[in-house]
Amino acid sequence: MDYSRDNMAGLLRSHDINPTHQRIEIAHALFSHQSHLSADQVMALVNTRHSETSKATVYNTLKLFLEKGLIREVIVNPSKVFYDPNTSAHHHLYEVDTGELTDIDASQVHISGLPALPAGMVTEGIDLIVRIRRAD
Amino acid sequence: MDYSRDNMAGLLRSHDINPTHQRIEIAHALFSHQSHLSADQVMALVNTRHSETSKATVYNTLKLFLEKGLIREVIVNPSKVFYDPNTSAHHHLYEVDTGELTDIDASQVHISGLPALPAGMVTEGIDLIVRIRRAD
DNA sequence: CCGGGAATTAGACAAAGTCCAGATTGCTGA
DNA sequence: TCAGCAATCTGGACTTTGTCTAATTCCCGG
Repeated sequence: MDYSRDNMAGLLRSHDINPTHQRIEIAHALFSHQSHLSADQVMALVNTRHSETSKATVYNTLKLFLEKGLIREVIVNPSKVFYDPNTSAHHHLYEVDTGELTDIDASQVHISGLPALPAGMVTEGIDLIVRIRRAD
Repeated sequence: MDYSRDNMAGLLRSHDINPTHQRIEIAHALFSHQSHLSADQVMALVNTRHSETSKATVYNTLKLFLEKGLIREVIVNPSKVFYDPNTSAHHHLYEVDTGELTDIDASQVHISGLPALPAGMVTEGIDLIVRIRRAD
């Protein structure tokens, strides 16, 4: 995959997002890294050379990407949300001690026996998190 | 089940927790309610009559209960942790719009095909969260 | 070049949770 | 009963993540 800044513009447009300079930088940080980043990590990456993007813009942009389905949110740790550029169906392995988060491909995993949803409700997503730690 | 304050003392002792007045009140709030409460909801319940228990104690006690396996933590919303007095295997249904959290009995649900854990790691728990919302 | 809507910004603010040093509690042994 | 002592509790300052707002800047069509 090519996650160059040039290609980010097209990716943003294809998700109905106006590609501005800051948005391209943020998308580039997320996609070229291909890992789970928190808002402050994104901010640090985007502002490594010189301060270019404000905190408000980082938060606004992540929220926008989320709404437009460009990225996913992973909630495993109450104190920090992670953003995941991988939007294909997958689950997560969470190392409790280190905070490390790894993807689990969903194609191998089967979940059966879930009860029917209450009337008028639709599923927005199923999050499966396997919490692991080093054996004592 | 009897979740009277008198019985809470025994429950605490059986989990190796010194039953103090504040701890009994907090346990009573959680267990008699039998629902998913956040720290500030617990604090409000415990201090309805008159202010009896400080914020620090509520947080310390919830953390203690968690370590001792008396309650579980449910992380669905980045801004607030819920505490669950039901520690038997079960999953959660989360209504995104209202924040309502419902239990799913785990005995009906089967999860298969999870990959082997990295060497030297053990599973601490598996959290399955089904996020739902009202159909548009 | 100009007007205007979209985007960005700094910084004040809010809320959840942590931390600490001092006060209280409630045993224990004499 | 009481002093001593460890465990517990407390208020309040503090930290961190994230939100809000009002003012500015950017960019595009005309």
